[in-house]
Amino acid sequence: MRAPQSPNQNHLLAALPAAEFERLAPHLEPVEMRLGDVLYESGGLLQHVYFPTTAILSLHYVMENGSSSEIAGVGNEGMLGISLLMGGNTTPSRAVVQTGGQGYRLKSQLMLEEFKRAGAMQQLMLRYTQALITQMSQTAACNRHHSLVQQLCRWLLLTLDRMPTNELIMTQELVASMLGVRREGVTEAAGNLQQAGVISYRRGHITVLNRSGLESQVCECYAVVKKEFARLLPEVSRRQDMFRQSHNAQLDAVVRTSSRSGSRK
Amino acid sequence: MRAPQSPNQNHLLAALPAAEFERLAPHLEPVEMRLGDVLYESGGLLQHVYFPTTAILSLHYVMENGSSSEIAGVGNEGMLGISLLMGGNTTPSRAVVQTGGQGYRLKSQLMLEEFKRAGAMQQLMLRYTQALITQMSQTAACNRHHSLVQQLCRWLLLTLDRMPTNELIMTQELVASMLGVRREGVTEAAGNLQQAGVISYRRGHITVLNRSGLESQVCECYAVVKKEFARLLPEVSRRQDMFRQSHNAQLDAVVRTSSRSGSRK
DNA sequence: CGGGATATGTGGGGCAGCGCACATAGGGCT
DNA sequence: AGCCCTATGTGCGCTGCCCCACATATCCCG
Repeated sequence: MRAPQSPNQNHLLAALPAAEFERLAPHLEPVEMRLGDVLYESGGLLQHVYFPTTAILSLHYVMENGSSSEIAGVGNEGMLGISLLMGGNTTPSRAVVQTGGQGYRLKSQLMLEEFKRAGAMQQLMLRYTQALITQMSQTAACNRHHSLVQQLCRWLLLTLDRMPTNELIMTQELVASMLGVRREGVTEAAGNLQQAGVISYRRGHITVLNRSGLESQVCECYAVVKKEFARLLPEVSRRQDMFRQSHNAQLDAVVRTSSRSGSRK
Repeated sequence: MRAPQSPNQNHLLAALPAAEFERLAPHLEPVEMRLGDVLYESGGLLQHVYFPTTAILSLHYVMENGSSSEIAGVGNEGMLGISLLMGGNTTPSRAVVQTGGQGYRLKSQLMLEEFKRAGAMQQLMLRYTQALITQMSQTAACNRHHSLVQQLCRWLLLTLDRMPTNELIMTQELVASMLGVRREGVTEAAGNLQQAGVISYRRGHITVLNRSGLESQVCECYAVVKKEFARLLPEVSRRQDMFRQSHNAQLDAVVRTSSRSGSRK
């Protein structure tokens, strides 16, 4: 499972022109990130920026009363640490590892220097920032107007797009804290989806059986975020689609064989 | 009431070094913005960026089912059109005039050129972007976790900070569409605040009588947004504070005289 | 100075999600 | 193989906000 990784598994890095990429490559330091690791604490200094490859990160906002919500997610399509480039040396939000895996990191200083060259990297990062902003505003509106099930579907789809498998290692408790809802609410919503044959889960694992089932219940927010991302960062988006499709092909094969033995509980 | 305005009534412009400011000044075109005007339509091209002085603008997200929410507000402390600088030529959200008034606008092309000089303007704009992001994420979390009254207080305070008077020209219907809630909900929440002597209102006008009353009921989100803004843009924040204080002094005088005649309905 | 459009007040019924308090079951560990 | 920690299921009552329907008040305008 610990396949050798390469920086261009991060689609944002991969979208850089060769010159830029190679200038950076020697300084990209592979890191293993484990579920629950806190990469940035709210208000903390940003020592590195992170480019996930197989890991997925989550920007969280924790309120005074202890409840929290995910503000945005960062996977192989993005980078953690945008606020460094915006000129704050700290993030207002916390960044945690949502799905364990690998990635690369780069010293803040180097990233800043590269950004200030005002080349392709700057362009890319600004566009990525815009995409993040879209994701955040969509989340804000979605929190207000859409049901828990819809939001769960949105979250599952966004996560799935960043993963090589259809199985999330994730307790309902964790999902709840991402969405900023009660754990019991997730139990119920996930129960519905399982009944409908869309997902199946066991203690700490959630498997998506039927992607289109999610798509039929999700709110518009998923599509809006994806579409805006594709508009702003077409190269990155294309790479991610290819990544997903190649894996889906494999997974379909798996589903086809395993469904013979009746996967419906 | 139509006082002659000057570009440095916009605190973001005012925070520019003289050289930068003067390069831009000849191209700043004064504009009158009226309540309800739509400056950007979702997905539309950005022809200008806007620097409000007395007007207040609101970034809105409108969902498919017609319900909407405010994503962030822009007043004399900021600029409308950040997404231009981020490299999208369009905004995903709609921008409307929330409080009629004046401001300046600048052709997109000129703004982009200035931004690309990578001087003080770029610094300022990136920091402002970070402040906007904070505002948006806070809104997302606030939508999820805080009550309507708390959110109303937050919204009133943020708006008040951008205004020279304590009187908003604003129907409850409009406030509701900002907050993304029902009009009746606003009626009730505003009723509470009026009972408590914190605000008073009549048909289309809301007057804040007691700022600290709002502060005692508001959620943490207001303070977080203000504090982060002050950290990122101290000069701008200082100017805004001064602006508000000078007006508050005047307003206190008004309250003191008018309260003799018993302003409580 | 009187309509009439528009803003505000009020009430009832409903539902989604919360908080709490348990019961049950998985599965890693010794 | 058995134990125990932790994840999941379930059932309350409660609250905040929604949706709908209508009563009243305001003020703008002719």
